[in-house]
Amino acid sequence: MATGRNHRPATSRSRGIPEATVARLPLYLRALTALSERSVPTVSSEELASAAGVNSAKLRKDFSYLGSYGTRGVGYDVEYLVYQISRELGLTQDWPVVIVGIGNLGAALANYGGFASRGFRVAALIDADPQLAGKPVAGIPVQHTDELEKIVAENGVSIGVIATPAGAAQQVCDRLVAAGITSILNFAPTVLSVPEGVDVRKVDLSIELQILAFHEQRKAGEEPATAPAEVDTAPPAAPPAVAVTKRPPESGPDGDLPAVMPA
Amino acid sequence: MATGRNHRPATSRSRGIPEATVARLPLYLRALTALSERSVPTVSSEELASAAGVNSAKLRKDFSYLGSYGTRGVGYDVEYLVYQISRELGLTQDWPVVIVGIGNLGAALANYGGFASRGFRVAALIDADPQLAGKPVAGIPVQHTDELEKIVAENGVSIGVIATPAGAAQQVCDRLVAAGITSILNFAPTVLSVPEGVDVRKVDLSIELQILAFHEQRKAGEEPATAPAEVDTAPPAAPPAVAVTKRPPESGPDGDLPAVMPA
DNA sequence: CTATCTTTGTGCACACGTTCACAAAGGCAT
DNA sequence: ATGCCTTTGTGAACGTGTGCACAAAGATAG
Repeated sequence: MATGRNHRPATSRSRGIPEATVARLPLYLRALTALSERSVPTVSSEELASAAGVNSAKLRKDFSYLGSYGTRGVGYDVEYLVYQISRELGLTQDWPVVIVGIGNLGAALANYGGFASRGFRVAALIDADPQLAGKPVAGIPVQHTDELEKIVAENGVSIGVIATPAGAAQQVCDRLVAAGITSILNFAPTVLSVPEGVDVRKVDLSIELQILAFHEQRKAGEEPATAPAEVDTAPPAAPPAVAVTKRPPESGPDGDLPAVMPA
Repeated sequence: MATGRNHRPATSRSRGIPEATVARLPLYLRALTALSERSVPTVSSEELASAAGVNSAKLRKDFSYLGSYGTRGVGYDVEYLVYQISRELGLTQDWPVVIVGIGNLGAALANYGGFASRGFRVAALIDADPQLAGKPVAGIPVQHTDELEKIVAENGVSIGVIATPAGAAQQVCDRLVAAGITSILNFAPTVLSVPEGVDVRKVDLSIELQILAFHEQRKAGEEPATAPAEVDTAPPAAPPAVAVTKRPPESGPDGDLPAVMPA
């Protein structure tokens, strides 16, 4: 989902683990961790697949990209597989992360318990509001944007989380990249453009809802009953007629803010 | 990303708009809305594609599934296209939404400005904590879980957002489905299983970070320099040896909580 | 040691998604 | 009117992802 340059072949060429597989590894890892906590020694592909909500053939194929870690007739050793997947995902390393934009969402993210659990550590919270500077959120004092470059450099941060309003996101992104960050998780409803070599993944509430609405509408359309109240909007005249409907200029496309903040 | 039954062909059969295209429509819509607000009358596929961060050929093919709304030699009429995409996504209707689990994240979502902007309306906030009942969050009083079925029925809600801890998610999901909800946006780090006909999409911070970490690790591995401090973990003995490392039982796999809440 | 049974690992076929590249369509100037 | 120039819409080739179905591998019992 890197949005900047989309010229990278979807598969990672280094050891050729398909992108779709990489995206499922965290899912397997979560299911395996749960089994591990219940001291279950081994699982079959069938059981694990069902716990992860995928097809067992897919799971076996996914694991085959990592190597042959199963035992035929028995299944997979839970602990061993947890270790192998963790290693493949790079979770045996320590990943310091900075969160930029400490509004409603940023604060919620900072408080997220599952962060520390797996290699990730909130190294710093950054916000442009001087009023916030010094105030602790989730036990970590918020620092001012001026310090961004210093913080990234001193802590060797390579992953940044953007939870700012859409208007500020690209600017923050540019500074993060300039400071040396090469992976970004973007919660702001904007397309970020980044130089080659920087990965961007986005999380967008509004997009997810719209996709659900599409399918919901289809369902309602198929069964004659239970159609939500149709709000009648006059369609703008056919394409040739250049519409002239003006609106108040300046103000971000969507809510402008990420899934957060008192509008 | 519906996790329950994964037997539905990825494309929507009704009028055959590919799933991948549906997922991009909101992106186009956002870019078009921005243009509309600047009173730009028309755009070429090239311009719009660049604004949406995609390839122009892909964009044209995407639009071709909706019909022929462009004018050769000129481009697309912005207002007209906004209307067509909105209609296709079902955004000309009113979609009441309930949010279940008003912790840090739930509150952040409730405060999200972009909600109302596009057909979506927060119909109710629901939480299991009796202490919260009645207290307003984002101007809407929180209601107790007991009221769930009534709220869904009376407001004709068909979309539910789950922002509870992982442990409660499946249970909440079941109740939502039983109450008549057919689309769910899940923020809890769990696989939800739902009956056929119910769509589930998930948003998972921890998974996104792990995917970033994977790529980050690869980058670091390619260039000899700048490798993060390797935390040395002894790999559990080879698969045959059944590991016996026990851990404190009972306690969700990941942070157990969705990307939220003071752990 | 052999037979049987379970479960992995994967070859193969098919479906989906992306991109190229170009003909057809329309606007615009002369 | 005619011809040029721009930009769409799409056929076709390619790459990625999914799922079936089965042979090979190993465990286990007799």
